[in-house]
Amino acid sequence: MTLSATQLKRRSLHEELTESLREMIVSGELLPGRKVPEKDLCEAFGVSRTPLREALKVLATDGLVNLEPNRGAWVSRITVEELDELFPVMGALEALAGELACKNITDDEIAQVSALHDRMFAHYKAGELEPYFKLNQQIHETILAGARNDTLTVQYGVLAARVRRGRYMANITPERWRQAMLEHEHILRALKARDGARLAVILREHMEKTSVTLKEWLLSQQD
Amino acid sequence: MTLSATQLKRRSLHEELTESLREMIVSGELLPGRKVPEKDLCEAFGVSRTPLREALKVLATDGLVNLEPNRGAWVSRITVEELDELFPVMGALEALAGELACKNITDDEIAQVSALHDRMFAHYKAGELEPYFKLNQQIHETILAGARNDTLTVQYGVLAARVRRGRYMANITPERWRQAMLEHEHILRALKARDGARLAVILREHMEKTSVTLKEWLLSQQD
DNA sequence: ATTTTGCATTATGTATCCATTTCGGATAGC
DNA sequence: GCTATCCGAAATGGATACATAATGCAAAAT
Repeated sequence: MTLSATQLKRRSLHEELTESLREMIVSGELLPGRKVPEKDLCEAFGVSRTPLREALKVLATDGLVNLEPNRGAWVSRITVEELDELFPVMGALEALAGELACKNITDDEIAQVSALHDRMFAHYKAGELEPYFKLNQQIHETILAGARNDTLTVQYGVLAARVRRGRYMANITPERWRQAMLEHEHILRALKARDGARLAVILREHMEKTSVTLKEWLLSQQD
Repeated sequence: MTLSATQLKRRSLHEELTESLREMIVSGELLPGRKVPEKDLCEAFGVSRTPLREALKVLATDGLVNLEPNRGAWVSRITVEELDELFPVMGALEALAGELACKNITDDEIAQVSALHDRMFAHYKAGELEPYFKLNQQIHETILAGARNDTLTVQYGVLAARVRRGRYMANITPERWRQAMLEHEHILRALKARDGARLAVILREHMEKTSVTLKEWLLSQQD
């Protein structure tokens, strides 16, 4: 007799905690520089310190929190120097993703990207920043997925999480926004043509320009 | 009064354990597929389970061990599929490293690479594989360091550790060895000329060819 | 003989406990 | 008034204890 059972994946507490905390940091619920005492988090989640500390160790290796011996954990601060390091790496990874995606993505997925692009354009036209950013992210994620390389997706995701800490993306000048939208037109065109080399170059330049915008804003905030 | 004290970095136990275990896995002391029961490791290191488990969680996020809920930890196995994912990413990262290094590396460091290269060539001539590989690795590390991007260095290191599990590098055909040596001549030449774009291309192709060799050997081992 | 079931053993997941270190305020000294 | 020092409280690092799930083997059933 053959049984078909839904594979119930029992996840351990530290995994759930890692995910929850990561989400809290990326979403900005826990701001960079903030101390995260174990006791408070234990009470908030209703767990003991052991699994929580395991989660903190993992987040520290991902660069989302800093651990100082005997002093505890902080949500790691973002600096201009760090962005200067992160963006070139993310640019290289996304360029690779574009290249691989042009080889491996399905026509259906390209159509999905195209649809996301159109919706994003509509929000650009309407000046709706929040949904624009959400669709922007989905486009990049779909291209990543189209590359069919989980290692690449994971590595990129780790770096992207560090950049996204505290909702830094939620700013843009009208002129930069217009330019970014134009770059996305080129991205879509290269993807549809499955021109990997070209898509790689465009994505890398796009990343570089995003970096400049973000750093300017970060500097303006520090005063 | 000004005191000059050697910054004694008190490292927590889990950090030391993480490093030791990582070294044991990369060096091949713990072979892929092997189960690593907590109890055995605790006795081997003379520590309790708490810091050990923290170390295992970190190694799991680095992809060196697999954790199965309620079943424990294994040194993760290397597969052809995984190599197919890892090498393109490492290639992209090393290409970036070459590009950045041509901008940021000092003349002195280039001279160091050149010296390492000459010594490596001597070992190639003498047919001494082990020291050849060691110097090879040092050359790549020096270029990485010359890129002046710690994030890049760390990310690359994590992936490199996964590839190096179990001393897979310790094999090569005479023809491939000759070819690899030739590629290193080109690497050195591009670096000395500080031709970043060219060095990037060479390093990426070099990585791709290394990948092919490694996969062939891995396949031959699986029978 | 092969498969299944039950139980004892073992290992892992989580909670709790103790030792050390850090933090903060009060007091003493200048 | 300001700084330095000394406690006491609180937090962290690590060890231990307990609960639960997995494993292995032997006995029972087919």
